[in-house]
Amino acid sequence: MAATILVVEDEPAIQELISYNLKQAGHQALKADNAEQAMNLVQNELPDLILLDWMLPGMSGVELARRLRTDKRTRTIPIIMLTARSEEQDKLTGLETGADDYITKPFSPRELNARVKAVLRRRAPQMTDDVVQVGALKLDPASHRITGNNVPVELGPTEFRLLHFLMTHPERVHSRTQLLDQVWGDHVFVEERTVDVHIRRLRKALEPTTLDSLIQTVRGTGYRLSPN
Amino acid sequence: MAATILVVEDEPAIQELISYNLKQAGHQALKADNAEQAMNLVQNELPDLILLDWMLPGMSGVELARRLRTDKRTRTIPIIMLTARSEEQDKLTGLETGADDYITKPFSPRELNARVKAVLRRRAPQMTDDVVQVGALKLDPASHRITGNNVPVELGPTEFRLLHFLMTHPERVHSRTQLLDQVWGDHVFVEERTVDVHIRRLRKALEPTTLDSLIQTVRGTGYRLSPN
DNA sequence: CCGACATGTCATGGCCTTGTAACAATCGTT
DNA sequence: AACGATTGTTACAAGGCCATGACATGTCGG
Repeated sequence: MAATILVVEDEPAIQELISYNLKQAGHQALKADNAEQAMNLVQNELPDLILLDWMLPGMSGVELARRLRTDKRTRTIPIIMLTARSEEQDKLTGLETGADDYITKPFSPRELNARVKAVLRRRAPQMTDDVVQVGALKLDPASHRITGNNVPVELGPTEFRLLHFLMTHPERVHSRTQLLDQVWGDHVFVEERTVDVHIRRLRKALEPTTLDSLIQTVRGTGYRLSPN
Repeated sequence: MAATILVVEDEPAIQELISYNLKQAGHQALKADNAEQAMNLVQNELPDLILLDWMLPGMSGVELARRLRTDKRTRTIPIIMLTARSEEQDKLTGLETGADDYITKPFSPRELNARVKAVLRRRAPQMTDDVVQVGALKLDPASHRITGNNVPVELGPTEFRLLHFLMTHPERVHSRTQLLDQVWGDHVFVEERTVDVHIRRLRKALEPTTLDSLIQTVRGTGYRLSPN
């Protein structure tokens, strides 16, 4: 993992507890104790995940979540709601605002970490630091190392992200637009053909391992990574 | 999934929220915030599905739906109604105008995607990325792979779409005109006999699997795909 | 301030796909 | 059996899509 996580919680003790646990798990923790402060932090830091208390002084967590969902820049950020209540009705409302998951207080550090990891995996598998393996290709996000048939592979940043995305979504054709959205970011304006070039660079870097054949062109559609 | 979906909704926030979710699900989203704009877009783009707000400034969603149903070109387009009310009476009226489904606000992204997929599955199965199987022939839209009797089959883009359409509408004769509309697109001008040639190419590509016999000619009418 | 690296864009050339025409084969009807 | 209508099959030219190398610009560390 290497996710930046924003914790929005007005109770200092719980705030500390959560932040400490996140850091222990290898994340970077940002703190806010009200919605306004959270909004500013979100705009500046663009965290990878937000842990959001249901009850906040001033603007509630639900309202904050709703606002985050209306802004293009923040719309994609996964949200996990924290709540003391356990009523089914609240869970429904929380999910309706677009929350990705829900934790009821009190919760254990174990549960917190599990849910954080699960949400990151679901929303952005390429964000986690799980080692990915496809065929004889192995990619370790934590150490930022790639080996093919046990031979080390050197990649530039973009090719690394591209390969990471492809490896976390194998056996699936991705259009150039999808790749630009997922690997470059959906706010960037780049020519579609640029994808071709980076695919080319990626293949070239993989050639010494003979694993460049894993990256397949699907004419008229896009690219696919497959162990065959 | 690769459906073009028109979202008719006057509230910008909800508009954005819905569009974003559709894009995440792999669709292309068109936007309109009133009925007139929607009518124009529908005529030009012929979307595969329309999400229609019940309450609109000017012409209401119900009225728009009624008009779309009177025009031959737009009559077959599936419509999902969005409404804040939850009264049974409204649901009835909505369905009477020909809406295919109904979503009551507030709704979760999950519910939205589920209903969209359900309607597409019913009305335009070739738009979904569900794996299709007919006899010993299997087609997977996500990975863009085809196997017949477990033997991989290579197809060009047009033959792929043609086979996908036939497999999602088996046991049914399709005229050349219908195939041109569904596979090529209804604005394209192509000779009808071109269909024959592509059917031929499709059969040839299937020959190694002996599954070319699934594609049957119905003299004077068109072609049919059948497991017999 | 310089150099190495990274990145996006363009131009070129080749292969693949596609629509059409032409001709052969087949079917249904008389 | 013969004829016209319909469909099968092949060849081909045009166009589109993709791979590739070169190049200009940007970025970061020394």
